[in-house]
Parts: sequence; structure tokens; C-alpha cells
Amino acid sequence: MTVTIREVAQAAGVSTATVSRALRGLAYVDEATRQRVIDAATRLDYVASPSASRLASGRTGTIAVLTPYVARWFFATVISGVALALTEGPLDLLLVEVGNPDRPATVPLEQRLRSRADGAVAIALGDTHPEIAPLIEHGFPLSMVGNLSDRVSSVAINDTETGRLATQHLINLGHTQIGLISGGRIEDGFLTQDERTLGYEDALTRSGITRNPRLTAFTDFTREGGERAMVELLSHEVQPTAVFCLSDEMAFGAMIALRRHGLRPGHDVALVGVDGHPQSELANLTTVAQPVVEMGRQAAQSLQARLADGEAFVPTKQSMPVELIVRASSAPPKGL
Amino acid sequence: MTVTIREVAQAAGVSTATVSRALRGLAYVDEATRQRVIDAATRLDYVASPSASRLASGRTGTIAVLTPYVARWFFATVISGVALALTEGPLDLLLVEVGNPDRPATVPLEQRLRSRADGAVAIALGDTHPEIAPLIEHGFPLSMVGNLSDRVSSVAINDTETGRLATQHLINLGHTQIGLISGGRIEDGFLTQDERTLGYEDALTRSGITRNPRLTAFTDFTREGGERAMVELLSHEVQPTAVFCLSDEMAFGAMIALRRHGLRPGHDVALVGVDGHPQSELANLTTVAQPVVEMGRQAAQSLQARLADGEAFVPTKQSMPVELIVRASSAPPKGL
DNA sequence: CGACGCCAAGTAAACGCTTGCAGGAGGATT
DNA sequence: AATCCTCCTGCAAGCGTTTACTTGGCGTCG
Repeated sequence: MTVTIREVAQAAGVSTATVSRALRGLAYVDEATRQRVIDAATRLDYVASPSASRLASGRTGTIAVLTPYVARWFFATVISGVALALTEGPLDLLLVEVGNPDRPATVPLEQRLRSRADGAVAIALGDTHPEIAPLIEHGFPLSMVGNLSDRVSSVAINDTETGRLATQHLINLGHTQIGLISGGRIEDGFLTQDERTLGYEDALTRSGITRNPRLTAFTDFTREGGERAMVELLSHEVQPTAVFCLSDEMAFGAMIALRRHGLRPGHDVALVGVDGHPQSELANLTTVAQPVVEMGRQAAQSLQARLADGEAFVPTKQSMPVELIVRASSAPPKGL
Repeated sequence: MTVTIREVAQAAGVSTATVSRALRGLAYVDEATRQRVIDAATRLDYVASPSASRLASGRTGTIAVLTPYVARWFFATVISGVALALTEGPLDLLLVEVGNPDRPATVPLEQRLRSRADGAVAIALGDTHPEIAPLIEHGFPLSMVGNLSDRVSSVAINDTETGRLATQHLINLGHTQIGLISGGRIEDGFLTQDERTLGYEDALTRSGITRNPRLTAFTDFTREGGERAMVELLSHEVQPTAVFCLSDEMAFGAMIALRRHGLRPGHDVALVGVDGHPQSELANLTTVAQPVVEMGRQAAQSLQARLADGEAFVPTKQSMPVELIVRASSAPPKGL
């Protein structure tokens, strides 16, 4: 059924070794010979068997994408960036769900990756995450997106700066009762929420505002979470005139909650999110946008660089620029 | 570095053949022996080399997902459904971008799949698509989502019914000038837009309304496309009081365009989309929702069934239920 | 009680590549 | 003219499984 390297060798009148070398563009093959081989291969519609070549070479030609979610915007968009980077080369993209609390791992990640991928891009996962840490320990080539790490290459935005930027914007508008909708604390080295919160606190402090813990609600990074969190905030006696949401999706949820309470986002309660989600325009949401596709692409590229380099490799930490996009959801407090 | 089957065999005091059989749960292995093998394997942290087993068995244990886009909501969500179905088993998920007009294929799809996947799930691709058709021709196990086909198993909604449902809803509200924002015609067997359009026409006809071609705009299935299309519709002399958008994202774009023209969705122009996009709630968009995750899951399952069955296989056509979710974007025309 | 069948386990031949090593052909260098 | 490179090519040993075939032991049946 399938054409083997032997048949190509026969057709081109050379050995299989030469076919292998010729087709992979290695040195020490006469140009005329190479052409003859390529012609034969094309004619026979030959494609090398990946399994065989992987077995023989020990390289898989595959990189894995490790992600807790595949459908959520941020994750899906990073994946598309990785895919973009891989279209250049001949690498395969193996999709692996990791760290989704709703779907506990049945097989240890390391086993799922061993001899299956040469390296991996991890999305929004901490470097001490129980599934990830062993990989790093064992020197598995890893590249992280959305979370900076000292132990592996990583690309992310400056989350502290992001939190500061968003909060300062609200302060500049005249707000002082600024709420926070944050993600729950995670103990696996995933620092996004901590750092954005740090930036939030820092901005408040700089302006001489003391943080009120009753103005913070913890939830998860979803629309539903944002909705619940906003309801919670609204239930307290002291209410925020503005809320910094750690993600746009959370902010969308917050908007829904506000509306349900007869309040108008922007008019009654100012809202700022983070992400630059495509829907933020329609929702009129002020947001700190991050270059998500590009982050995925960069991570994949630095991983490829590492795979090419081999030993001589130092983890790089890449910080991407953010941009505050101001829309109607952030207006001055009503008194002003 | 890595543990081989031979070492396990030695440790368990059996042959590699027995180890192979024991670990894969095949018959003709004494339970005591099997346990001994499993213990040894566990102790040594043995994991079979996929390349080797693929080479030897001819099966890849991988299914590919073929998709034009990975980040767009519908596609990402289908992929998550496929991933969901695969978490049960030991199958790998290979992600392959196919049919994205912005990224023309460098290597023929068939070559990218040969000996790399046992089967594939194609998302929103037609069965005569130049990349897909050869696969079907050669009997490659395929399962389609979002587009029904006679030639392979497929799962989708009834698009004609969907178009009818959406349009009828607008008619029921009292609209007669009902516009359509449609996708461009594609000649590769992808029928979604044709059928939804058919449903739209049919609903009009049934109510004795003659379709006005000036009320239809063609574009692509994106927010930007919807925006452009709505601008186009608004530029004509005869204007719609309602518009049926073939996808929610298009409808979001249409909303943006309306707003830019000082018109209010629902109030000035009624809007209905298709998808049940998570953002439709916040946007107050009336939509015909489809069970997207479930569709991905079903497609993956029927593919697995086919792979298990082998020869004895007949393509199945699965039609999923839709649900009209009425929100503020669809209101009666202003006169009423 | 011998033939038979069945189960359990082993032997060894693939599977289709890659790659270390060896060899030969020329040309350049002493 | 002998020696040494350099370039090209072939030989063959893996790579780590799976699986057809074989073997042997043991209970069963006529």
C-alpha cells in the first residue's frame, strides 16, 4: 500500500541511506543524485513513515501544547499562535489538556509526553504545577505563555504593570472606591492574579488610597465567575464605583450582573478588564490588551530555538507590551 | 535513559511478547503473570514507545482535527468537544490547520496525515474541498462537524430549519423587510450558508414575502465581515427593519455597525444570529443555539466507532437539535 | 489411554527508517 | 609516485514494539 524508502532507492538506483540523506537535505550527496532521488520520490508519491523515522532517530518532530482549556478565548488564541509558528516547519502539533480542574489527569503528563513530543508550550500554567514541575525537573524542553518563570523560557505581559495601569486609569478618572474581581489563589507558581493584584494595590497606595478587602471578590476566570463576583460585591454595604476585573471575560460577567441589578456599566459602575478580547469592542469595555497570538508564536519559536540549540541554551524571559484601550465602560464616578 | 520492554520482561521473568500482551490487556495471559508484569512495569516506570508500537502495529493511536481556524469560537469549541471525547481513551489529538485561505497548504493534507493519524474530524469543511476529497476517496476514516455529507459520517444541525426558524421568528414579530447577512458562496461541498439561506427564503415565501436581493449582503463569517455587510445594507435605498445573520459573530459586527450609524439593535433594526455564542447573552442577541461541544464529542465518538468496527461501517448522518433563544435584539418593527 | 483442544508462553521476523562506519574515487599535496 | 584529503555512497546494525507461528503442558473425551 504505502511506498517505502526501499522502493524509492530502487527506483533511483541508490541505497536507502542515500535516499534518506538526499530527502532530508543532508550534506555529502551529489546534487545530481539528490535530484534523481527527489524525482523518484515524487513520482512514487513517497512520504517517509513518521513512526519509523521517529523510532530510528529518537526525535518525534512534534511539539505539544499543554493547556487547561481549549475553547476559552485566551487559550484558543495562544494555540493559534503556536500553530502559526509551526506552519513554517514540518512539526506536528499535539494538543494536550492539562490542569483543567474538571478533568483530573488519568495518566501522568510525563507519560503522555514521553517519546511523543520533543518539547511543549504550556499555557497559563505555573512552573510548580504538579504536572509541570516533573517535566522541568527532567529537563524536558518547555516554553511557557502567560506566566513568567526563571526555570524555563517564558513569554507574558508584565502583570504587575498591567494591574497598575488599569487601576491608575480608574484613579485618574476620579474613583477611590475601586473594587477588584480576582482569580482564586493558586499554589502552583501561576502568578498572574497575584501580580495583577499587586499592581492594583500599588496604584492605590501611590494615590494614598487604602485597600478595602471588602471590595475584592475571588472567583474563577470566567464570565460566570465575574457575574457571581459582581453580585457579591454589590451585596456589601460599601459599594465600589469602579471595578478592575482581572480578565475581560470576568468583566463581561460583571456587566451582566450590573445590568441585572439595574445598573449601567460605565455610568453607574466603571469597569476595566484585561485581555483585549474581540468582544470588548461591542461591549464597550475598557481593557488592557495583550498580544495573545504573538505570545503563542514567540513561545513556539523560542521552543524551536531551544530544540535546535540543544545543550547551549539559556531560558529567556520575554515581556510583551500591553495597551490600555479606553472605552465607555470606564467613566468618571457619577458625582464628578 | 528510557526503559524498554526488554527490561520489563527481564524483571518479570517473561518474554517481551508476554509483556506486550499483558500490558495491553490481551487474552492468553495468566492473571498471575499479568500482575507480575504490571508490577514490574510500574516499578520501572515503563511506558511503551509510541513510535515503536506504531511502526510495528501500523496503528497510530492518533486522531487529527482538521480545522480552518483554531481560535474562532465555533471551531475552538468543537475541538474542545473532540478533546473531551478523547480523554476517555488513550488517543492522541493532532491539530492540523486546513482550508484557511490566509495560509495556503504547503504540503498536501494527505501527506501530512499519512501514517500520522488513524482518522480525522473535519470542522466546517466540505466533502469536495480539494484537500478533503482525496482523503475520502482513499477511504481515510473521516468524520465531519458542521456540514452533513453522504460520503462520511457527519454531525450538524439542520441548517435549513435553522434559517427558517430564525426568519420565521422575525416574520412573527411583524417584519417584512428582512435582510440577510450571508457567507460567500463556496464550491467545495460546504453547504451551511446555502442551506440557512434556503431556510430564510422558504420562510419568506411561506409568508408571501418576495425576497429582495438588495437586502442580502455576502461576507465572511466574522465580526468584521458582519460589520462590513451591515454597512453595505444600510447604504442601500431600501433598508431592512430586521436582519438574519448567519452567525452570531457576524451579528456582533452588525451591531457595531448599527451603533456607529446611531441605530439601536432591536429597537431600530432587529437582529438574529446563529450559534448560541457565549457573548450573545451580554450582547442581548437573539440566536439559534447549537450544541457545539456535543457535536465535537459525537463526531469523535463516531470516528472511534468506525475505527473499532473496521470494514463493517456505514456513514451516519447525525442531526442535532437547535434552540431559538429570544433576547432584546429581536423586537417588533418600530411602527408596530 | 492416546488423541485432541485449549491455554500460556516463547521465538523471531517484521515494521521502515537513521546513522556509524567503511570503502572507493578523484584531486591536491608532498 | 606515494600519501592524504574530501566528497560521495553503500552496508548493516540498530531503534522498541507487535504478532504469526511454535511449543509445551494439562485436562477431557471417546
